[in-house]
Amino acid sequence: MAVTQAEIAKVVGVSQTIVSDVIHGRVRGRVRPETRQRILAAARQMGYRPNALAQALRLRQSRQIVYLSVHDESREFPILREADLAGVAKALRIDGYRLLIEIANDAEREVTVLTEMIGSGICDGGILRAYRGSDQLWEELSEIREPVVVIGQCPHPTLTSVAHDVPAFMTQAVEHLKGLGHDRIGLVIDPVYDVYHRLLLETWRKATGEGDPARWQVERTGRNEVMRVVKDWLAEPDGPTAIVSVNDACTLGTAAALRSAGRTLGRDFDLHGISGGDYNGIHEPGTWISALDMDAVGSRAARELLAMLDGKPGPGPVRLPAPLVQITYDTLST
Amino acid sequence: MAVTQAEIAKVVGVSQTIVSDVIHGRVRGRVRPETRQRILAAARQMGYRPNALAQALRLRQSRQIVYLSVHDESREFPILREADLAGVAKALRIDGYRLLIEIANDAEREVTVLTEMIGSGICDGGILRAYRGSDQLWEELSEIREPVVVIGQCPHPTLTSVAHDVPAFMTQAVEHLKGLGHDRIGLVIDPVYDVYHRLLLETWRKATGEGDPARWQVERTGRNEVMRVVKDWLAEPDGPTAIVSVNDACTLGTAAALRSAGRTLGRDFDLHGISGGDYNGIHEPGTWISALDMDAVGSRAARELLAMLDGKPGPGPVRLPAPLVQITYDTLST
DNA sequence: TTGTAGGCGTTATCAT
DNA sequence: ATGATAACGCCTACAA
Repeated sequence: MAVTQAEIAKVVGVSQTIVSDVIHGRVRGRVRPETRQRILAAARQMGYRPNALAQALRLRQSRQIVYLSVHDESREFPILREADLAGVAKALRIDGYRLLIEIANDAEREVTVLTEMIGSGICDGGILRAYRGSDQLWEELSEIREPVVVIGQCPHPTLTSVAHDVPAFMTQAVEHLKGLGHDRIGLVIDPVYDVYHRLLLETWRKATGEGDPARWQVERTGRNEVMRVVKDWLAEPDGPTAIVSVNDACTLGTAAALRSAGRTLGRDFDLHGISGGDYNGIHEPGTWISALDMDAVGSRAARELLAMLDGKPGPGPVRLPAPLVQITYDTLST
Repeated sequence: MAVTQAEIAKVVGVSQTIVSDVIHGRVRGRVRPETRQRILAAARQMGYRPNALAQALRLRQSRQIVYLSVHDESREFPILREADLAGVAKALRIDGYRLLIEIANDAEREVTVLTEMIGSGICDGGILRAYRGSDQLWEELSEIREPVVVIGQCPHPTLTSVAHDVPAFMTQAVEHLKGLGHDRIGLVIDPVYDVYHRLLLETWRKATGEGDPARWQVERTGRNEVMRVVKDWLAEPDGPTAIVSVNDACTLGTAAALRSAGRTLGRDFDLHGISGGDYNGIHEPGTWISALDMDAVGSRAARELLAMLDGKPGPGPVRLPAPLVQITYDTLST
């Protein structure tokens, strides 16, 4: 049975109000030092723990935040595998907020779930992990006027969202490859679970320029499918001399094709991957990487949400940079 | 302002008790059908949402479960990246429980955090993600007598824990390789974040037998480090003809070494990886895999915990099988 | 068939 | 310097 303020009050021989005051360091008049000591001693000794539910009920705030993701049955999304979740968790902890996880069946349900959870007092606000989204979703979301931050490429101007700056890092990648002397730059892109899909495609097209043949653009899933396609490209007389690849599986497939075609990174080919994961641990030395810091995305989203709960207006879309790094023999990570 | 039962009662002209009864379908006597309709209509129309906090306070159960993980600052653990979390989330949802995420600074704090959370009414029980653990931790945990399930290799007999059956799948892997004609079977193991480390090592030693030289055992982190070591092994006249590798980065490194040494999977070499992730998407066709179903681990842990909350005794250690599969050109996944 | 009252553990507003 | 008391929204005896 949990210890309550009332029980402490009875033991110490004082009113329950004072117990509440002392324990939470409230000042109204000065509590006699001796009383305060007796109360604190009793509380500690009896193992008092404030009841968070009672506090929440009384104060009308739960100090809980929900992280809302979607599990779309029709496709095999990797659910809850993003490092942004860890970033969110760490950022919330600093302010003493708790983190709830919720999974909606489809994107349409997300708004409903969010409002229901806030409406029933379970949480004070939400972070919505949008793998994809429609203008209608953004519109609905902005209309509920609840504290919410979107993680993902949300174009809505008044909705607060956090994501990486796709145009910036894709342009940087292509320009960098051009600077290395390449002018036939391919794109390998995974259509299935890539949040950034359309934006990546558009920016690659623009950055490589009108003159580049769009035949070096392919949508494939998984290492082996990618390998086959890239192998064919490399067999062409005027095939690409550099490739941008949007996730780790695609990057691995491209690397495999290069090896089997006898190409060498940094000599007659350059490979640029985009990775939010463990890129140092798995890729070929010499590979260039646009490093997505998902942890930073998560913690930024959490911090913006907390600010909104404090009454500050949301900043709208926030876009983070993705630095360009190169895999070397010496950079190791888990 | 949220709608309450009392407000509905006032509008309908009935007592708040009846509203509560009707809304939750309780039966005590029969409510006049007309009253019931008026109440339900009003509730719907006014947008009533039961206040979960008030319910929890009254019923003394929060219907929340905490998933407790550790973020050890001294090492770079990949935090919250396991698919078991998704399994937990999905299983809890079926029973209407909510999922809280909490990260402790170190393993010692975990027990404290758990008891504090349960003590303050925030959650009814916990799932503890043990990347590693000491006998002392298990002992403490079993003594608090709270509903808790461990995910990980917890040897404590009365504590309920869920994990894969390491001895079973490692033995299976080695026996399978032997069946393919190998008798010089190496082990590549990552010391840093591998939950199963010691057990994997022991079982590999036992399964390969006394006669096998223990020099073909190495602890390395990351693809490139692994590649160097395995390359050296392959250069030896009597090097291994098969390797078991405990995570994806190690498997990729081994595969790279094989290619650079001109070895071919299934002809003069066999590679057996252990993977809880996206193995189909990233590995070389021909690679054998012990497939860890982390989703199953998570949902099993959640189901056991829910059963314990129902008053059933915990089953103690639960160990799940990890089937042997082979990567082919045709198995694709995201 | 329905209503009243008490209490879950807090915090906040009075009063003394 | 400290105590009563009234909410917060809900559930459950018990009473009518």
